[in-house]
Amino acid sequence: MTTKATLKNIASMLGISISTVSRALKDHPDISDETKKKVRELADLMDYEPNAFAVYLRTNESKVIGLIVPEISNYFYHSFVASVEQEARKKGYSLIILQSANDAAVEEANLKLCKLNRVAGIFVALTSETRDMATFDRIKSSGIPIVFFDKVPEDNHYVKVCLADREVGKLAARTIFDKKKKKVFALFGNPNISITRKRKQGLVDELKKLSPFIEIATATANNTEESMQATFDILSNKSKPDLIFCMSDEILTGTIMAINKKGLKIPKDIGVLAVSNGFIPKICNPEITYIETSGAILGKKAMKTFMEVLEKGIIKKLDVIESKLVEGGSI
Amino acid sequence: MTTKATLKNIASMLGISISTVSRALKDHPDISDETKKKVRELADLMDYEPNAFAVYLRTNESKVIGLIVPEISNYFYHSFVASVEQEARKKGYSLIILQSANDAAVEEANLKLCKLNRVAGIFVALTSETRDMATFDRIKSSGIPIVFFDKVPEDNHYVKVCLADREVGKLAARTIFDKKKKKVFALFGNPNISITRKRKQGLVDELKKLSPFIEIATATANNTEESMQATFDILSNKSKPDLIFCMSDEILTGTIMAINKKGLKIPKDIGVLAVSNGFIPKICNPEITYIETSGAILGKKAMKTFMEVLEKGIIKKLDVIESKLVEGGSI
DNA sequence: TCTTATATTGCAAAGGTTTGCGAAAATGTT
DNA sequence: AACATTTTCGCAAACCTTTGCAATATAAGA
Repeated sequence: MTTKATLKNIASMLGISISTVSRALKDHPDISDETKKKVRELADLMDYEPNAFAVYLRTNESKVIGLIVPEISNYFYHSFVASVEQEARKKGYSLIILQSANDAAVEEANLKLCKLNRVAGIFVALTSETRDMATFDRIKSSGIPIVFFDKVPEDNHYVKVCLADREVGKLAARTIFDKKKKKVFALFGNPNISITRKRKQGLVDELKKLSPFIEIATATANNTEESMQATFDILSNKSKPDLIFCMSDEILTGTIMAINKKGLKIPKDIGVLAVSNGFIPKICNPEITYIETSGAILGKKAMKTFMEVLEKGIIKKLDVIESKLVEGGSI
Repeated sequence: MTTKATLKNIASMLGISISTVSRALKDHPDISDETKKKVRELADLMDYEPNAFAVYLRTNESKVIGLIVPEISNYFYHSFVASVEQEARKKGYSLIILQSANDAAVEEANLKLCKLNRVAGIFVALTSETRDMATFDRIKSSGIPIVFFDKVPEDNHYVKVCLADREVGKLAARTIFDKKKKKVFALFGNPNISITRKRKQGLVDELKKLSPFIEIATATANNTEESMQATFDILSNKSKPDLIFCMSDEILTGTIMAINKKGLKIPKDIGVLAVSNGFIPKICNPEITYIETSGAILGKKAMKTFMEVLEKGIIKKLDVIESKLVEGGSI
């Protein structure tokens, strides 16, 4: 095995000191051009790359961001992750992606892992089970900035970026009103998380405000399976709704499966309106009308917020992004 | 700010040496129970956690595995990642997930990042653009084990785990034969990657062997968009095929969009057979018949192989997993 | 030539942990 | 009581880099 490419080895091979090599490689003005050239040539030859751990240890700051998400298969989170990754790369950060599997214990383990790895910061979308924010608080007070996104805690002494969830609900309500639907079945995700509450509230309140004649029934489902079951059940009733509202891709997927299973046709037999990132709606026939929520935009905003927190140390902040209606043929 | 929880601080607070503290915390037999107790109590109180970078620096081995994948939104890769993550966690490893965006340059950057972070090993599914294996070779020879999965290089001096791709093609052929289809349009992904070649070869050869009367036309598409276009074009012909074979979820998605756009009905107007992980097929109506390829199983195998390489230093190995037909109503 | 300023380089400590080896203390043996 | 063992612990080096400060060399000014 050849000599390892370290500052020390380069220094001894060149007969100069370690510090000179270190500075030469960072183009420090103290070092002469001649020396720099020598050093750089040998470093290139030896394929030198600084030992990240030694750098971290010395400087006490890593260039890694932890990202904890219930699951990345989710199309929304995926686009969020992709976007954050891209932005992070630009700033010289890399991402360590962790999945909490919607399990508070795993989430906690992941947090520990982040702390252990001394990440520069953490992005978190909360589990629907998360009750105890103590670990988050401990980490935050240990100096690691945390940016919550999408599924955020209610407390507003946290840094949060999220969708305008109430507005999403309202937009759905207005769409339903415009399309003259009379009997709505609205299917939501886990009721414990704030986005569920907000979207529901936005939808229900706005609908009430728009017309007293629109019936609305709501239900919750924790996953695709439950969503499919709930939809199936409601479609088995004598009096079917004329529109099903799905608050997320996960829910939508189950609903579509159930509608297919029932052999019903969209939009003739039943209308569908979803909140989605667009992937699932676009592979359906007809395409599903949906309210677009862009993970990519949210990711960009999250990274920006993170950099602000890091640089200026902003303590509390809430960022919200808007969303718009994309018409398919499902209503 | 309180004193940092380091070995040094614990030692000085207890009036003992750093090495004693270190050993006490690892339950080293040299240390008396009494001392261990004292140390552990204070360590708990101070919320001590070893500085991972210092440990890495000293031991020169990290507990992080790099995982490079064209994109995680892909359902197959996602289930692979989820599976690897689970297995890795059991062994005390954590994952750093990187996306190459199917771009060889990004892939290379990600490799560098892995090397920089001195990962314990790397799992890679190749980009369809990857030609030059030099960087992989350099990393490998620098002592970091690499396990290729799914999209693997042809050379067999690499460690690889993959699906039985030729068998997948054969199974598709037998299915087509059994279902008495006569005119097949087979749509494949990027022709540069080995799985494309193998699946295609398996399908075409076996079909030829089974019957000389089955017509088959093939085409390639690099993404969902291209797949949709290709399908759309073929369906615009006077003489349509009676079955479309899609080699992956990505391809399938485009095909379904095109069929929907054309207003055709599955299976009446056109049959569909896919190779998939099951997610997309199951949300279609009727469900698509597919040959199942399990990312989860592959992930498990990959992790196992990785551990073997790590522990026993196996140099070359090829692992293959079987797949089976899942009947929907699309043929 | 001597002083002063400037350009280069080196010294050494620090960051937190692990670990081989030697030292001290406690215990056991005759 | 003298010696041999065993138990328990500390010293110090090593992992690799960064950086404040001191040191040397070179050039400029008087």
